[in-house]
Amino acid sequence: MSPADQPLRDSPSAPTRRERARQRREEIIVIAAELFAERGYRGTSLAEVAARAGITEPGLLHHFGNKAGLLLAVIERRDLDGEAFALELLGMEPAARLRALPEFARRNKDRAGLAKLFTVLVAESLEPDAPGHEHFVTRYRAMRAIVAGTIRSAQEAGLTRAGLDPEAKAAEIIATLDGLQTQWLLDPEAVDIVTAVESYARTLERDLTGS
Amino acid sequence: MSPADQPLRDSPSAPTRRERARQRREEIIVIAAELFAERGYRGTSLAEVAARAGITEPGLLHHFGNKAGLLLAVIERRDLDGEAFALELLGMEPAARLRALPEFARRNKDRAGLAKLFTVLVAESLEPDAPGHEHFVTRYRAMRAIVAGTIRSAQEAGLTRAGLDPEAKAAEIIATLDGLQTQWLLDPEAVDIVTAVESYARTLERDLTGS
DNA sequence: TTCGACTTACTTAGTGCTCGGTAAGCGAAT
DNA sequence: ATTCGCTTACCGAGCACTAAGTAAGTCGAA
Repeated sequence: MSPADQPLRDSPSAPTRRERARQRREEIIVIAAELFAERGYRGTSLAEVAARAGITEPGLLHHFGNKAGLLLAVIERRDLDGEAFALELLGMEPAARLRALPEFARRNKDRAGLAKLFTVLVAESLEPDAPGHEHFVTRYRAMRAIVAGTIRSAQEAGLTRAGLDPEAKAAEIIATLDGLQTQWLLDPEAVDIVTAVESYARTLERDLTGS
Repeated sequence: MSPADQPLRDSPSAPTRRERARQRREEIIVIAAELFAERGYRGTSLAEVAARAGITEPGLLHHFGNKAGLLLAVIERRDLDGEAFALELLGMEPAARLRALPEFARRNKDRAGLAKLFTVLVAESLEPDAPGHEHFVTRYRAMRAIVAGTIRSAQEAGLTRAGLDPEAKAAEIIATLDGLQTQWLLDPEAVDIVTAVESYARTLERDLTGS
């Protein structure tokens, strides 16, 4: 209605149609992620996503092709976050990475939805023919490789005892963090994720350095 | 057709109608558990369960009331298995319990379906109003209490270092075992659950005794 | 011991609703 | 003139669940 709403090319206040559509897509992904976290992929209908996003169902499908396409878009976006964190970690010295764990937990706590999304989607992707299966397999392998690499370099630097298998320990570390997160999501009153991860970080430090 | 098919009261070869129905119910629960493990609770339809069980959909509902009732029956039955294991563990001396972990993993490996069922259902029960939520909250609290109790008694017996918090360590142990199981279910080729749990049992022993 | 009332374990048929997805078209932007 | 970002209208299939009935089994009273 106001003049500012009129399209003015090359002005930051008047984004192109493409740009507006991209933003819309982004909004839809955020909304879908919330719903997938709450009710799972299978438990969420396109109609629900469409209603919350203020769009029609076919409007949704215009952007994502089909329901699995929407899931993959959600996963991809969540991955960007994860990647940013991984890069941040890799930018630190190996010794500092351990100390960053509780900070990671603290950050995750503020975004419980994202954590829940991850937990729910992994469980729904256990079967080999599930839409996200391959993605999560790849992702976990990459995570283990990164953590194992960190351990290996810490061993070479003499910061970590030589007697442990980096791959096995990597799986164990990721398992513990995932498992604590699940217990916290299920019963936040009984399990405080930050305290639990802090406690585990101490366990881990003793373990890695050999008491 | 044969005389043995005729109802003969008080004969083992001719179970009462009640008994036959109970067996039928049991069969249905096993079938439903398989499907829930593969496709999740939400991803499984009553029609699928009914078809595999060779019964009609309303026939199913006659036994379980509604879909959530079927889920609860499945969970309850799975619990009986878990309880048997817990009792077995509690029958051992605290020091022996640690050594039993890999055996537990080995046994679980043969029953991957049961493990998958558990992982999938927990994820689907994270939301407070999910049909199985309360059950799993209670169950995890009980598990933590049992493990914490074991640690505490081991501390009192001088087998375990005094400096650790039994509740926190219990959550951590359960988290690690759960997390390893999830990684194995997702990618059995990359993660061997038995080796991983054996390795963790050694980690844990060092941790508990204080190296 | 037999008979009739009741219960149990289902079935057939069908409910209203929701599901993911498609076809066709429209108006505005490019 | 064409493409883009949508909408309206619609589809068949599948969903959990219900109503009503049936045949067989169970059981108490005559």
